[in-house]
Amino acid sequence: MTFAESLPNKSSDLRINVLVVDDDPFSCGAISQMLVQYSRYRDPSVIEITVIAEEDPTKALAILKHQRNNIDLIITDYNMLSMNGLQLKRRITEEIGNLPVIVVSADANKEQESLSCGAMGFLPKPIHATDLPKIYQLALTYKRNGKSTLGTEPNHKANDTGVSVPQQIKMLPEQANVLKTRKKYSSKADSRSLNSTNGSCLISTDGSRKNRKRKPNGGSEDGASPSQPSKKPKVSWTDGLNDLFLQAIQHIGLDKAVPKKILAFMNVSYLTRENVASHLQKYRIFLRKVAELYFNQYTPSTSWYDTSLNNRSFYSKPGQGFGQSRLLSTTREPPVRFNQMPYNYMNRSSTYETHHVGSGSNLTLPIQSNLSLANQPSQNEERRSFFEPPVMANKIGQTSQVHGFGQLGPSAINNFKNNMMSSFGSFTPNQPGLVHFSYGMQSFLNNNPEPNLELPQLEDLSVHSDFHKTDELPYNISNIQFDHNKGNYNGEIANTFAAPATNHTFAALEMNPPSSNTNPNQNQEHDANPDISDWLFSDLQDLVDEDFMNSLFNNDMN
DNA sequence: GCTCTAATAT
DNA sequence: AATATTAGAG
Repeated sequence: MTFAESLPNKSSDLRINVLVVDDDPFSCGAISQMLVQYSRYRDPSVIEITVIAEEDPTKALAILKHQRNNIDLIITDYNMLSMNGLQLKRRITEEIGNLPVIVVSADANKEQESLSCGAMGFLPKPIHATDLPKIYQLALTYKRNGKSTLGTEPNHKANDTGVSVPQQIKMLPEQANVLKTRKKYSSKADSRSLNSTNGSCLISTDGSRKNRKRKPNGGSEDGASPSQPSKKPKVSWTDGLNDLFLQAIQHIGLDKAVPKKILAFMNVSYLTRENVASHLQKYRIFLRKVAELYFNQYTPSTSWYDTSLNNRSFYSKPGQGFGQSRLLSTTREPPVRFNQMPYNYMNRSSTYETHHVGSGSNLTLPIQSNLSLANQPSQNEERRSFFEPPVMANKIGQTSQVHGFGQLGPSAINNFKNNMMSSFGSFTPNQPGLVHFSYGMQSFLNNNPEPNLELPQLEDLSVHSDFHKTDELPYNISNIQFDHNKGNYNGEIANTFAAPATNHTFAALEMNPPSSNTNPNQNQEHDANPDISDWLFSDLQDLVDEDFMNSLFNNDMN
């Protein structure tokens, strides 16, 4: 059976109605067509998009007045004669209520204005196909959360994260993404054990969590409570919910993503922090499995540096997407600490006003909240690593993983040697001759006797040119604009990974044909559901380089 | 008292 | 297996 058939009850949730407003008939039709076609190449039982094309903004308002509850998203052009898109947006807000509006314009400079006026998103013309999943996704997200929560200003409350979130609304259980119970898995002899344990072996820290008691689970209050079942339904992490979760992580940054922030970003009324925490735990386990798989895949080597690498725990070996960060203590005074790249260049996406969404999409959103720290972490600040359990911490040569620059794979070894190993030159006395810092850091340091994470000149970063030669780097930084006068960024970094070959985002699963498995190394038989098995963890072995990072965000965690 | 997270229960 | 809950620690 196909995936769609396995989710028969979802179709009603996956129906959105979009109103397209553009007084240019051609453009109006084009956008509408794209949306319609997008829904067609999906399985129609999973996705259904209805598009209303309206060239007259005034008439669009009239439509909205009558169809308010049926419209999930409005896409409006900016430049229109009778009223521009933002005026339309304002009138919608005043006369109808808060509905999600995406502003489209050929003038990319309208982006800031649009977002600051409360548009939910901005898209430069022409719209690209890669934007469509995100459009759909946004509409669905807001539909799920309830249109009345869409308030831009008034309904917001601030919590202690400084995050502005819409007021939660009540959702019916049917609306909520929950399951009552799960009898599916009732049986099976419990195959206990098989995992865990290793953590406790690695470090003593006795007593910590070893012999502790806990209350029996679930009993909750008032015992049987026969009158009030009042069982909290389990959250079902559907693909849509999971994708939102992944978006949050992508937005916040892997290393800074904690349940509370994720929850704030997701803004799903029925989710609790605990729900997110639980899911996050699962996600981290997934990441480790992926990492382990890859590290195990690329370990053969006898050269000195690889030997050195192999002597490390695999958690601290360089890996695609999670580069090494190391506190260096040299003879310099004060000690020079740096990572391969200044933090200013890393994780920029979470600090910008606008936010590029997803892979390959031009859709930008107003940053939902100040989720990121105002300041980049100080260089000697230990950052959270998903791959490195806390027990591996080592104060002498502290390693931590930084999202973005490490590599794996054959070419990665060379890259590591050429770029990163030199960073350790003054650090690894066994190795003569490696005294300069990579990535132009030496130059940077020379110009900044007291490096305090000032933004270095871009041309001083040799990595800049390396980027163009390096296919493996997960980030596309080609559109970094640097204002040399101000010493500051002028544009925004594209927090983009290469567009994935297949779109794994959101609930609308592609109906992948059962790919004939030609890989002789994979001997496991295909499982009964090829549509899903295409995404399974085992297939990650086939991923290469840049796909790796995508896999972290786009593949499921099974 | 709140948050995060590993461990453990369901 | 997937999610919830709890304990420990900060």
